[in-house]
Amino acid sequence: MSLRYGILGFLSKWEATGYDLKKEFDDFMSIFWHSHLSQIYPELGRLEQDGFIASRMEPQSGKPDKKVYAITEKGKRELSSWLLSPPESPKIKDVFLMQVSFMDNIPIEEVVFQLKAYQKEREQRLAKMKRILLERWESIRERNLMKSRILMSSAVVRRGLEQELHYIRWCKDTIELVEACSHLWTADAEDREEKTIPFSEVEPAFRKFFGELLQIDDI
Amino acid sequence: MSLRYGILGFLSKWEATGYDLKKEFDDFMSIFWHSHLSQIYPELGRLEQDGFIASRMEPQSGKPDKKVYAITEKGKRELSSWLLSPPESPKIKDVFLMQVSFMDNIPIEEVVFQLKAYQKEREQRLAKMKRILLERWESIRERNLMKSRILMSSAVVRRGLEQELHYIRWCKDTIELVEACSHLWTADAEDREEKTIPFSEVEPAFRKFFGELLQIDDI
DNA sequence: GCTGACATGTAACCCGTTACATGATTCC
DNA sequence: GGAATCATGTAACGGGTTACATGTCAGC
Repeated sequence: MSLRYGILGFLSKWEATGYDLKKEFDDFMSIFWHSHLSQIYPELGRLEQDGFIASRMEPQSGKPDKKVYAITEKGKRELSSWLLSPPESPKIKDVFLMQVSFMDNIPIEEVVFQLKAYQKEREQRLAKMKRILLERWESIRERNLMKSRILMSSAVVRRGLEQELHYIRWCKDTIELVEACSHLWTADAEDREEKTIPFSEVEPAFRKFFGELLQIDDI
Repeated sequence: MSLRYGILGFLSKWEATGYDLKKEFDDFMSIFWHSHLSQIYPELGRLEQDGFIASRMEPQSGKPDKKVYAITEKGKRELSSWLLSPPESPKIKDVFLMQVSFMDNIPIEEVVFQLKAYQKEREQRLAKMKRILLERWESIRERNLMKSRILMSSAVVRRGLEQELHYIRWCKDTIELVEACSHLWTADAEDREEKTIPFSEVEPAFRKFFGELLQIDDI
Protein backbone atom coordinates (compact mmCIF):
# COMPACT_ATOMS: atom_id res chain seq x y z
CA MET A 1 0.00 0.00 0.00
CA SER A 2 2.98 2.33 0.44
CA LEU A 3 4.14 2.24 -3.14
CA ARG A 4 1.09 4.30 -4.14
CA TYR A 5 2.11 7.04 -1.78
CA GLY A 6 5.69 6.97 -2.94
CA ILE A 7 4.41 7.58 -6.45
CA LEU A 8 1.85 10.17 -5.36
CA GLY A 9 4.47 11.96 -3.27
CA PHE A 10 6.86 12.24 -6.17
CA LEU A 11 4.12 13.34 -8.58
CA SER A 12 3.04 16.01 -6.09
CA LYS A 13 6.05 18.04 -7.27
CA TRP A 14 6.98 16.74 -10.73
CA GLU A 15 5.32 14.97 -13.63
CA ALA A 16 6.84 11.64 -14.54
CA THR A 17 6.62 8.43 -16.53
CA GLY A 18 6.84 4.98 -14.99
CA TYR A 19 10.41 4.84 -16.16
CA ASP A 20 11.25 8.15 -14.47
CA LEU A 21 9.72 6.92 -11.23
CA LYS A 22 11.83 3.78 -11.32
CA LYS A 23 14.95 5.91 -11.59
CA GLU A 24 13.84 7.95 -8.61
CA PHE A 25 13.25 4.78 -6.58
CA ASP A 26 16.79 3.70 -7.47
CA ASP A 27 18.24 7.10 -6.66
CA PHE A 28 17.01 9.38 -3.88
CA MET A 29 14.06 7.25 -2.79
CA SER A 30 16.36 4.24 -2.40
CA ILE A 31 17.10 5.67 1.05
CA PHE A 32 13.70 4.42 2.18
CA TRP A 33 12.09 2.35 -0.60
CA HIS A 34 12.67 0.28 -3.72
CA SER A 35 10.41 -1.08 -6.42
CA HIS A 36 10.43 -2.84 -9.77
CA LEU A 37 9.03 -1.51 -13.03
CA SER A 38 6.73 -4.51 -13.16
CA GLN A 39 5.12 -3.26 -9.97
CA ILE A 40 5.18 0.44 -10.83
CA TYR A 41 3.30 0.12 -14.14
CA PRO A 42 0.24 -1.72 -12.79
CA GLU A 43 0.17 0.59 -9.77
CA LEU A 44 0.11 3.63 -12.09
CA GLY A 45 -2.81 2.00 -13.89
CA ARG A 46 -4.74 1.57 -10.63
CA LEU A 47 -3.94 5.11 -9.48
CA GLU A 48 -5.30 6.45 -12.76
CA GLN A 49 -8.44 4.34 -12.48
CA ASP A 50 -8.95 5.73 -8.98
CA GLY A 51 -8.63 9.24 -10.39
CA PHE A 52 -5.57 10.14 -8.30
CA ILE A 53 -3.39 10.71 -11.35
CA ALA A 54 -3.95 11.50 -15.04
CA SER A 55 -1.82 10.59 -18.04
CA ARG A 56 -1.04 12.02 -21.43
CA MET A 57 0.90 10.43 -24.26
CA GLU A 58 3.99 12.27 -25.42
CA PRO A 59 5.39 11.23 -28.80
CA GLN A 60 9.15 11.35 -29.07
CA SER A 61 11.48 11.10 -32.02
CA GLY A 62 14.21 8.48 -31.86
CA LYS A 63 12.82 7.20 -28.58
CA PRO A 64 9.67 5.27 -27.74
CA ASP A 65 6.58 7.35 -26.98
CA LYS A 66 6.00 7.94 -23.33
CA LYS A 67 3.07 8.19 -20.96
CA VAL A 68 3.50 11.15 -18.65
CA TYR A 69 1.53 11.09 -15.41
CA ALA A 70 0.44 14.09 -13.34
CA ILE A 71 -1.29 14.21 -9.96
CA THR A 72 -4.91 15.36 -9.77
CA GLU A 73 -6.60 17.41 -7.04
CA LYS A 74 -8.16 14.21 -5.77
CA GLY A 75 -4.70 12.67 -5.68
CA LYS A 76 -3.34 15.59 -3.68
CA ARG A 77 -6.11 15.17 -1.12
CA GLU A 78 -5.38 11.45 -0.91
CA LEU A 79 -1.69 12.14 -0.33
CA SER A 80 -2.39 14.74 2.37
CA SER A 81 -4.75 12.49 4.22
CA TRP A 82 -2.12 9.75 4.24
CA LEU A 83 0.52 12.21 5.46
CA LEU A 84 -1.79 13.22 8.30
CA SER A 85 -2.68 9.68 9.31
CA PRO A 86 -0.81 8.21 12.30
CA PRO A 87 2.64 6.87 11.31
CA GLU A 88 2.56 3.09 11.30
CA SER A 89 4.75 1.32 13.81
CA PRO A 90 8.04 0.20 12.28
CA LYS A 91 8.03 -3.34 10.86
CA ILE A 92 11.69 -4.17 10.75
CA LYS A 93 13.11 -6.96 8.62
CA ASP A 94 16.88 -7.12 8.72
CA VAL A 95 18.05 -10.40 7.22
CA PHE A 96 21.67 -9.73 8.05
CA LEU A 97 21.01 -9.26 11.76
CA MET A 98 19.13 -12.55 11.68
CA GLN A 99 22.13 -14.21 10.13
CA VAL A 100 24.44 -12.70 12.73
CA SER A 101 22.24 -13.93 15.59
CA PHE A 102 22.85 -17.53 14.58
CA MET A 103 26.50 -17.28 13.53
CA ASP A 104 27.62 -19.23 16.57
CA ASN A 105 26.88 -22.17 14.22
CA ILE A 106 29.77 -21.39 11.85
CA PRO A 107 33.55 -21.09 12.34
CA ILE A 108 34.86 -17.78 13.63
CA GLU A 109 36.83 -16.98 10.46
CA GLU A 110 33.58 -17.23 8.51
CA VAL A 111 31.84 -14.92 10.97
CA VAL A 112 34.50 -12.29 10.43
CA PHE A 113 34.36 -12.84 6.68
CA GLN A 114 30.60 -12.30 6.56
CA LEU A 115 30.78 -9.19 8.72
CA LYS A 116 33.44 -7.71 6.46
CA ALA A 117 31.44 -8.53 3.33
CA TYR A 118 28.35 -6.85 4.70
CA GLN A 119 30.36 -3.84 5.86
CA LYS A 120 31.52 -3.36 2.29
CA GLU A 121 27.93 -3.58 1.07
CA ARG A 122 26.96 -0.79 3.45
CA GLU A 123 29.96 1.28 2.47
CA GLN A 124 28.73 1.18 -1.09
CA ARG A 125 25.31 2.39 -0.04
CA LEU A 126 26.97 5.18 1.92
CA ALA A 127 29.05 6.25 -1.07
CA LYS A 128 25.90 6.41 -3.19
CA MET A 129 24.11 8.57 -0.64
CA LYS A 130 27.06 10.90 -0.36
CA ARG A 131 26.86 11.35 -4.12
CA ILE A 132 23.14 12.15 -3.86
CA LEU A 133 23.70 14.67 -1.07
CA LEU A 134 26.57 16.28 -2.95
CA GLU A 135 24.49 16.75 -6.09
CA ARG A 136 21.58 18.27 -4.19
CA TRP A 137 23.87 20.45 -2.13
CA GLU A 138 25.48 21.86 -5.26
CA SER A 139 22.20 22.70 -6.90
CA ILE A 140 20.86 24.33 -3.74
CA ARG A 141 23.93 26.53 -3.29
CA GLU A 142 24.15 27.44 -6.96
CA ARG A 143 20.56 28.55 -7.18
CA ASN A 144 20.68 29.80 -3.56
CA LEU A 145 17.16 28.57 -3.07
CA MET A 146 15.34 26.79 -0.31
CA LYS A 147 11.94 25.16 -0.23
CA SER A 148 10.14 23.08 2.34
CA ARG A 149 10.46 20.03 0.07
CA ILE A 150 14.23 20.41 -0.01
CA LEU A 151 14.27 20.73 3.75
CA MET A 152 12.32 17.51 4.31
CA SER A 153 14.30 15.51 1.82
CA SER A 154 17.53 16.79 3.35
CA ALA A 155 16.39 15.48 6.72
CA VAL A 156 15.77 12.12 5.09
CA VAL A 157 19.21 12.15 3.48
CA ARG A 158 20.78 12.85 6.86
CA ARG A 159 18.95 9.89 8.35
CA GLY A 160 20.09 7.70 5.47
CA LEU A 161 23.70 8.78 5.79
CA GLU A 162 23.95 8.32 9.52
CA GLN A 163 22.21 4.97 9.37
CA GLU A 164 24.91 3.70 7.02
CA LEU A 165 27.69 5.22 9.10
CA HIS A 166 26.43 3.60 12.27
CA TYR A 167 25.92 0.21 10.64
CA ILE A 168 29.48 0.31 9.33
CA ARG A 169 30.77 1.32 12.75
CA TRP A 170 28.83 -1.57 14.28
CA CYS A 171 30.30 -4.07 11.82
CA LYS A 172 33.81 -2.93 12.73
CA ASP A 173 33.14 -3.10 16.47
CA THR A 174 31.51 -6.50 16.19
CA ILE A 175 34.50 -7.88 14.29
CA GLU A 176 36.72 -6.63 17.10
CA LEU A 177 34.50 -8.16 19.77
CA VAL A 178 34.30 -11.52 18.03
CA GLU A 179 38.06 -11.62 17.61
CA ALA A 180 38.58 -10.72 21.26
CA CYS A 181 36.31 -13.62 22.20
CA SER A 182 37.62 -16.12 19.66
CA HIS A 183 38.21 -18.76 22.36
CA LEU A 184 34.42 -19.20 22.53
CA TRP A 185 34.58 -21.05 19.23
CA THR A 186 36.01 -24.54 19.14
CA ALA A 187 39.18 -24.75 17.10
CA ASP A 188 37.97 -27.86 15.35
CA ALA A 189 35.15 -27.17 12.91
CA GLU A 190 33.88 -30.75 13.18
CA ASP A 191 33.47 -30.47 16.92
CA ARG A 192 29.86 -29.62 17.63
CA GLU A 193 30.31 -29.38 21.41
CA GLU A 194 29.29 -26.08 22.90
CA LYS A 195 31.99 -24.15 24.64
CA THR A 196 31.10 -22.35 27.84
CA ILE A 197 33.47 -20.13 29.74
CA PRO A 198 33.08 -17.80 32.74
CA PHE A 199 31.57 -14.49 31.72
CA SER A 200 34.18 -12.63 33.77
CA GLU A 201 36.83 -13.75 31.28
CA VAL A 202 35.33 -11.72 28.46
CA GLU A 203 33.64 -9.00 30.48
CA PRO A 204 36.16 -6.25 29.59
CA ALA A 205 35.76 -6.76 25.84
CA PHE A 206 32.02 -6.90 26.37
CA ARG A 207 31.85 -3.66 28.33
CA LYS A 208 33.98 -1.90 25.77
CA PHE A 209 31.67 -3.12 23.02
CA PHE A 210 28.58 -1.81 24.70
CA GLY A 211 30.26 1.46 25.67
CA GLU A 212 27.93 4.19 26.89
CA LEU A 213 24.95 2.07 25.94
CA LEU A 214 25.21 0.37 29.31
CA GLN A 215 24.79 3.67 31.11
CA ILE A 216 21.59 4.88 29.50
CA ASP A 217 18.98 5.07 32.23
CA ASP A 218 20.40 2.51 34.66
CA ILE A 219 20.56 -0.42 32.26
CA MET B 1 12.54 -17.31 2.43
CA SER B 2 14.07 -15.81 5.59
CA LEU B 3 11.38 -16.98 7.98
CA ARG B 4 12.60 -20.56 7.55
CA TYR B 5 16.05 -19.59 8.72
CA GLY B 6 14.69 -17.63 11.65
CA ILE B 7 12.92 -20.79 12.75
CA LEU B 8 15.88 -23.05 11.99
CA GLY B 9 18.22 -20.68 13.82
CA PHE B 10 16.12 -20.71 16.94
CA LEU B 11 15.65 -24.48 16.83
CA SER B 12 19.41 -24.92 16.47
CA LYS B 13 19.65 -24.23 20.21
CA TRP B 14 16.23 -24.98 21.70
CA GLU B 15 13.19 -27.12 20.91
CA ALA B 16 9.97 -25.20 20.45
CA THR B 17 6.35 -25.21 19.39
CA GLY B 18 4.87 -22.81 16.85
CA TYR B 19 3.48 -20.84 19.73
CA ASP B 20 6.90 -20.58 21.42
CA LEU B 21 8.43 -19.38 18.16
CA LYS B 22 5.83 -16.66 17.83
CA LYS B 23 6.73 -15.41 21.31
CA GLU B 24 10.40 -15.33 20.34
CA PHE B 25 9.58 -13.35 17.19
CA ASP B 26 7.72 -10.87 19.37
CA ASP B 27 10.50 -10.72 21.94
CA PHE B 28 14.21 -10.95 21.12
CA MET B 29 13.83 -11.62 17.41
CA SER B 30 11.62 -8.53 17.06
CA ILE B 31 14.91 -6.62 16.79
CA PHE B 32 15.26 -7.93 13.25
CA TRP B 33 12.10 -9.85 12.25
CA HIS B 34 8.41 -10.37 12.90
CA SER B 35 5.91 -12.99 11.83
CA HIS B 36 2.35 -14.16 12.38
CA LEU B 37 1.25 -17.53 13.71
CA SER B 38 -0.65 -18.07 10.48
CA GLN B 39 2.65 -17.93 8.64
CA ILE B 40 4.69 -19.86 11.20
CA TYR B 41 2.47 -22.96 11.29
CA PRO B 42 2.50 -23.69 7.54
CA GLU B 43 6.23 -22.96 7.40
CA LEU B 44 6.83 -25.51 10.18
CA GLY B 45 4.86 -28.00 8.10
CA ARG B 46 7.03 -27.37 5.05
CA LEU B 47 10.24 -27.56 7.08
CA GLU B 48 9.16 -30.92 8.45
CA GLN B 49 8.28 -32.18 4.97
CA ASP B 50 11.73 -31.14 3.81
CA GLY B 51 13.24 -33.08 6.69
CA PHE B 52 14.88 -30.07 8.31
CA ILE B 53 12.92 -30.44 11.53
CA ALA B 54 11.03 -33.24 13.31
CA SER B 55 8.03 -33.03 15.61
CA ARG B 56 6.66 -34.95 18.52
CA MET B 57 3.31 -34.53 20.25
CA GLU B 58 3.40 -33.68 23.91
CA PRO B 59 0.18 -34.16 25.84
CA GLN B 60 -0.44 -31.63 28.58
CA SER B 61 -2.95 -31.55 31.37
CA GLY B 62 -5.04 -28.43 31.73
CA LYS B 63 -3.60 -27.05 28.50
CA PRO B 64 -3.98 -28.10 24.87
CA ASP B 65 -1.56 -30.72 23.59
CA LYS B 66 1.45 -29.33 21.85
CA LYS B 67 3.64 -30.20 18.91
CA VAL B 68 7.28 -29.76 19.82
CA TYR B 69 9.73 -29.32 16.96
CA ALA B 70 13.44 -30.12 16.97
CA ILE B 71 16.08 -29.51 14.31
CA THR B 72 17.54 -32.49 12.43
CA GLU B 73 21.11 -32.98 11.19
CA LYS B 74 19.89 -32.11 7.70
CA GLY B 75 18.37 -28.95 9.13
CA LYS B 76 21.65 -28.01 10.79
CA ARG B 77 23.47 -28.39 7.49
CA GLU B 78 20.83 -26.27 5.75
CA LEU B 79 21.23 -23.53 8.37
CA SER B 80 25.03 -23.55 8.14
CA SER B 81 25.01 -23.32 4.38
CA TRP B 82 22.68 -20.32 4.60
CA LEU B 83 24.92 -18.68 7.23
CA LEU B 84 27.90 -19.16 4.92
CA SER B 85 26.15 -17.80 1.82
CA PRO B 86 26.87 -14.17 0.88
CA PRO B 87 24.77 -11.72 2.91
CA GLU B 88 22.06 -10.25 0.71
CA SER B 89 22.20 -6.55 0.03
CA PRO B 90 19.89 -4.60 2.33
CA LYS B 91 16.38 -3.99 0.97
CA ILE B 92 15.23 -1.08 3.04
CA LYS B 93 11.58 -0.15 3.40
CA ASP B 94 11.00 2.67 5.85
CA VAL B 95 7.45 3.96 5.47
CA PHE B 96 7.98 6.79 7.93
CA LEU B 97 10.95 8.23 6.04
CA MET B 98 8.77 8.14 2.94
CA GLN B 99 6.11 10.09 4.75
CA VAL B 100 8.65 12.63 5.98
CA SER B 101 10.00 13.17 2.47
CA PHE B 102 6.63 14.46 1.32
CA MET B 103 5.60 16.38 4.44
CA ASP B 104 6.09 19.70 2.68
CA ASN B 105 2.49 19.00 1.61
CA ILE B 106 1.04 19.41 5.11
CA PRO B 107 1.07 22.29 7.63
CA ILE B 108 4.15 22.65 9.80
CA GLU B 109 2.30 21.94 13.06
CA GLU B 110 1.25 18.59 11.61
CA VAL B 111 4.82 17.83 10.58
CA VAL B 112 5.98 18.38 14.15
CA PHE B 113 3.05 16.36 15.47
CA GLN B 114 3.89 13.37 13.26
CA LEU B 115 7.56 13.49 14.15
CA LYS B 116 6.72 13.52 17.85
CA ALA B 117 4.28 10.63 17.47
CA TYR B 118 6.86 8.54 15.67
CA GLN B 119 9.53 9.44 18.20
CA LYS B 120 7.27 8.04 20.93
CA GLU B 121 6.80 4.85 18.92
CA ARG B 122 10.55 4.41 18.74
CA GLU B 123 10.96 5.17 22.41
CA GLN B 124 8.64 2.29 23.16
CA ARG B 125 10.69 -0.04 21.03
CA LEU B 126 13.80 1.16 22.84
CA ALA B 127 12.23 0.52 26.24
CA LYS B 128 11.36 -3.00 25.18
CA MET B 129 14.88 -3.69 23.99
CA LYS B 130 16.32 -2.36 27.22
CA ARG B 131 14.11 -4.82 29.06
CA ILE B 132 15.38 -7.65 26.86
CA LEU B 133 19.01 -6.68 27.39
CA LEU B 134 18.50 -6.32 31.13
CA GLU B 135 16.97 -9.78 31.43
CA ARG B 136 19.75 -11.41 29.43
CA TRP B 137 22.41 -9.45 31.28
CA GLU B 138 21.08 -10.63 34.65
CA SER B 139 21.01 -14.28 33.65
CA ILE B 140 24.53 -14.08 32.22
CA ARG B 141 25.99 -12.50 35.33
CA GLU B 142 24.12 -14.79 37.69
CA ARG B 143 25.26 -17.93 36.00
CA ASN B 144 28.61 -16.29 35.14
CA LEU B 145 28.55 -18.04 31.81
CA MET B 146 29.39 -17.09 28.28
CA LYS B 147 28.76 -18.86 25.00
CA SER B 148 29.27 -17.85 21.40
CA ARG B 149 25.47 -17.71 20.93
CA ILE B 150 25.17 -15.18 23.74
CA LEU B 151 27.96 -13.15 22.21
CA MET B 152 26.30 -12.95 18.80
CA SER B 153 22.88 -12.13 20.15
CA SER B 154 24.40 -9.45 22.35
CA ALA B 155 25.92 -7.84 19.30
CA VAL B 156 22.47 -7.87 17.71
CA VAL B 157 20.92 -6.31 20.80
CA ARG B 158 23.50 -3.54 20.72
CA ARG B 159 22.65 -2.84 17.10
CA GLY B 160 18.96 -2.77 17.95
CA LEU B 161 19.46 -0.41 20.88
CA GLU B 162 21.64 2.05 19.06
CA GLN B 163 19.37 2.06 16.04
CA GLU B 164 16.48 3.17 18.24
CA LEU B 165 18.61 5.74 20.06
CA HIS B 166 19.77 7.28 16.80
CA TYR B 167 16.31 7.35 15.28
CA ILE B 168 14.98 9.12 18.37
CA ARG B 169 17.88 11.58 18.25
CA TRP B 170 17.08 12.22 14.57
CA CYS B 171 13.41 12.88 15.30
CA LYS B 172 14.36 15.47 17.91
CA ASP B 173 16.88 17.17 15.64
CA THR B 174 14.47 17.20 12.74
CA ILE B 175 11.76 18.81 14.86
CA GLU B 176 14.27 21.52 15.80
CA LEU B 177 15.29 22.04 12.18
CA VAL B 178 11.73 22.25 10.94
CA GLU B 179 10.85 24.75 13.64
CA ALA B 180 13.90 26.85 12.83
CA CYS B 181 12.78 26.92 9.20
CA SER B 182 9.06 27.40 9.86
CA HIS B 183 8.90 30.42 7.52
CA LEU B 184 9.23 27.96 4.60
CA TRP B 185 5.64 26.93 5.18
CA THR B 186 2.85 29.30 4.20
CA ALA B 187 0.88 30.50 7.20
CA ASP B 188 -2.39 29.85 5.40
CA ALA B 189 -3.15 26.17 5.05
CA GLU B 190 -5.39 26.79 2.04
CA ASP B 191 -2.60 28.50 0.17
CA ARG B 192 -0.98 25.97 -2.12
CA GLU B 193 1.66 28.38 -3.44
CA GLU B 194 5.19 27.20 -2.97
CA LYS B 195 7.42 29.37 -0.86
CA THR B 196 11.03 29.85 -1.92
CA ILE B 197 13.59 31.75 0.09
CA PRO B 198 17.35 32.25 -0.26
CA PHE B 199 19.27 29.28 1.06
CA SER B 200 21.62 31.57 2.95
CA GLU B 201 18.76 32.52 5.27
CA VAL B 202 18.50 29.03 6.72
CA GLU B 203 22.08 27.88 6.16
CA PRO B 204 23.12 28.08 9.85
CA ALA B 205 20.26 25.84 11.02
CA PHE B 206 21.04 23.52 8.14
CA ARG B 207 24.73 23.24 8.94
CA LYS B 208 23.97 22.61 12.58
CA PHE B 209 21.54 19.86 11.60
CA PHE B 210 24.06 18.06 9.44
CA GLY B 211 26.82 18.50 12.01
CA GLU B 212 29.93 16.46 11.38
CA LEU B 213 28.16 14.61 8.60
CA LEU B 214 29.20 17.41 6.26
CA GLN B 215 32.85 16.82 7.01
CA ILE B 216 33.06 13.12 6.24
CA ASP B 217 35.42 12.72 3.31
CA ASP B 218 35.09 16.13 1.69
CA ILE B 219 31.31 16.10 1.27
C1' DG C 1 -19.33 -13.68 32.97
C1' DC C 2 -15.28 -11.91 30.47
C1' DT C 3 -10.58 -11.36 29.22
C1' DG C 4 -6.19 -13.29 28.30
C1' DA C 5 -2.97 -17.02 27.86
C1' DC C 6 -2.30 -21.46 25.77
C1' DA C 7 -2.54 -24.06 21.50
C1' DT C 8 -3.20 -25.13 16.30
C1' DG C 9 -4.52 -24.35 12.16
C1' DT C 10 -7.13 -22.77 7.14
C1' DA C 11 -8.59 -19.42 3.47
C1' DA C 12 -8.67 -15.31 0.97
C1' DC C 13 -6.33 -11.66 -0.37
C1' DC C 14 -2.68 -8.36 -1.31
C1' DC C 15 1.91 -7.09 -2.22
C1' DG C 16 6.26 -7.90 -4.27
C1' DT C 17 9.70 -10.52 -7.18
C1' DT C 18 11.35 -12.95 -11.18
C1' DA C 19 10.78 -14.13 -15.67
C1' DC C 20 8.93 -13.23 -20.10
C1' DA C 21 7.97 -10.16 -24.17
C1' DT C 22 8.96 -6.30 -27.52
C1' DG C 23 11.50 -2.87 -30.01
C1' DA C 24 14.25 1.40 -31.34
C1' DT C 25 18.57 4.00 -30.77
C1' DT C 26 23.20 5.06 -29.24
C1' DC C 27 27.76 4.06 -27.94
C1' DC C 28 31.75 0.93 -27.71
C1' DG D 1 28.02 -7.24 -33.39
C1' DG D 2 26.70 -6.50 -28.55
C1' DA D 3 25.60 -3.90 -24.47
C1' DA D 4 23.21 -0.12 -22.39
C1' DT D 5 19.45 3.26 -22.30
C1' DC D 6 14.79 4.45 -23.22
C1' DA D 7 10.09 2.82 -22.90
C1' DT D 8 5.87 -0.18 -21.57
C1' DG D 9 3.87 -3.82 -20.14
C1' DT D 10 1.96 -9.22 -18.73
C1' DA D 11 2.16 -13.69 -16.18
C1' DA D 12 3.42 -16.82 -12.76
C1' DC D 13 4.82 -17.45 -8.42
C1' DG D 14 6.02 -16.77 -3.65
C1' DG D 15 5.74 -14.50 0.71
C1' DG D 16 3.15 -12.06 4.10
C1' DT D 17 -1.23 -10.11 6.30
C1' DT D 18 -5.93 -10.27 7.85
C1' DA D 19 -9.79 -12.72 8.87
C1' DC D 20 -11.92 -16.91 10.14
C1' DA D 21 -12.39 -21.09 13.12
C1' DT D 22 -12.05 -23.87 17.56
C1' DG D 23 -11.44 -25.08 22.32
C1' DT D 24 -9.64 -25.23 27.47
C1' DC D 25 -8.31 -23.21 31.73
C1' DA D 26 -6.94 -19.51 35.06
C1' DG D 27 -7.73 -15.23 37.10
C1' DC D 28 -10.43 -11.00 37.84
